[in-house]
Amino acid sequence: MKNRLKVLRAERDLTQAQLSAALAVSRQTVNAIETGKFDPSLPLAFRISRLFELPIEEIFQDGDPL
Amino acid sequence: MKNRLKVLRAERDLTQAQLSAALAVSRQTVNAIETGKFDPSLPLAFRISRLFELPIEEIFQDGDPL
DNA sequence: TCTATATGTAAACTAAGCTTTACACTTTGA
DNA sequence: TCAAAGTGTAAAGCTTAGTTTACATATAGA
Repeated sequence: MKNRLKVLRAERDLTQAQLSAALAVSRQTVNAIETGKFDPSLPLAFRISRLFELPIEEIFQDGDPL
Repeated sequence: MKNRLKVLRAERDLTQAQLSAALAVSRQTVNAIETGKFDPSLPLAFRISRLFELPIEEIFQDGDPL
């Protein structure tokens, strides 16, 4: 699953540390999501969506064939 | 996190077994999500969203204060 | 009545999300 | 030049998502 987190964060001029604080997760979690190590949980995806004021579908793109 | 899965499934007259097959998960997973035992992963939420042709936000409602 | 279908739940397990601590590397600025 | 800030990554551990197997219960239909 791809995501636009890094770009959205850059647009708002936030560091990973600032974003992680705003999302109440560790910096490593933000980094791991940005670098594609894993996908956020659904609750975290909602928090990201609210923070950036964008629907989940505009932040995360599912390349799932199913 | 609340969801409208049970209602959406009923509207389409699907059994938990049929829905789980369509989503490629076990019936227990569908049941657990419907009964609020846990939230789906983001990839699974996308599959549910596509199957019901509804945005994730219209299926899952986040009651997260954060 | 007896059988099949649908649902709920439980235990034991694996896999994924997320944490803390820690370290390496690069870039920026005093 | 050297310290601070930003980023990437790794290990170990905990929590949550999802699995298989299995059983209990309810309802519908022949």
